[in-house]
Amino acid sequence: MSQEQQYSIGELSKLFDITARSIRFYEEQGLLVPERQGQSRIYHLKDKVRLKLILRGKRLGFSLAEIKTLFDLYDTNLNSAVQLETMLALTEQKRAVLNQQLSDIQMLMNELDDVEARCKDELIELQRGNNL
Amino acid sequence: MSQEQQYSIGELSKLFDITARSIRFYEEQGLLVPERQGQSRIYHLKDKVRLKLILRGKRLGFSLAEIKTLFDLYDTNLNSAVQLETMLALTEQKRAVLNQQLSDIQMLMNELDDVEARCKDELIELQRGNNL
DNA sequence: ACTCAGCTTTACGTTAACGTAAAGGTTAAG
DNA sequence: CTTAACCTTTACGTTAACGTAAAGCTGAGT
Repeated sequence: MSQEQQYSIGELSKLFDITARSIRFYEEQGLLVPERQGQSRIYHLKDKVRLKLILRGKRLGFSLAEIKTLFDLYDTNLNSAVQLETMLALTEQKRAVLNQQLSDIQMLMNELDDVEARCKDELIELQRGNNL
Repeated sequence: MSQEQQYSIGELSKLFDITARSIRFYEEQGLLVPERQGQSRIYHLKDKVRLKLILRGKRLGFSLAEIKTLFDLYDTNLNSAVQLETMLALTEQKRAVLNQQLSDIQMLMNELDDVEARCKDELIELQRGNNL
């Protein structure tokens, strides 16, 4: 019943539109630990999810090292108060970065609005000129 | 009256908490064109604004090359329809990236919420355990 | 038996964005 | 006059995140 979905490295690379080299590199860096069948790597759902998280992190400018520490913390059995506090501190820190990015994005969006408005105005101007 | 605020490279680097090397590098890449007084660089308000934009772009994962093309387009007298269309296409493209980031941030924020909640729960559990 | 597609490891190459000396000019303070 | 705190250019070094061969294994199809 629980047909566990499997993927080869080629399938995964097509799915996420990245190279197999990248996937292997992420593994080298300890971000992925796929199963092996013979010499070939086999990726399960959890690996796919991890990969998605990696790419999302990258799009937000996190380094692979940062992503790894997050994964490591997440994987750790958070049994000591110290670990828990560490985790909370880290999430707070990331949250700050994300909030900064939100603000940055707002600013840039506004500027894009301005630029676009000006462009459209000038296009109309040009249009007018052509019609005289 | 219009006391134009001026900055040395050292002042700017302290202001933005970056090294002078970085600022010179941005100039090498054509992102800044400060005035000179003798051999020293002098930065005016417009340079400061540009630098702020550069750093904002960087925080959002833009490469210096990308930032430069945006600057170049912005500086260009957008007089031909072609240039205007190009600009509009570029802003649309950047807007797409920013929207993707917004979505990414939302997702990550939610996960951070989850992680935090779990951490706090477990901390309470630990607390309980200690009191038995 | 052969080929071909897809997988493997090993290893050197590449690009962006600076870091880090080295060697020297300039100006204000003592 | 010299020391100190700046600034300058030139140039080689570094790190992250892959790219790109090279050389070989492996299973399916003909």
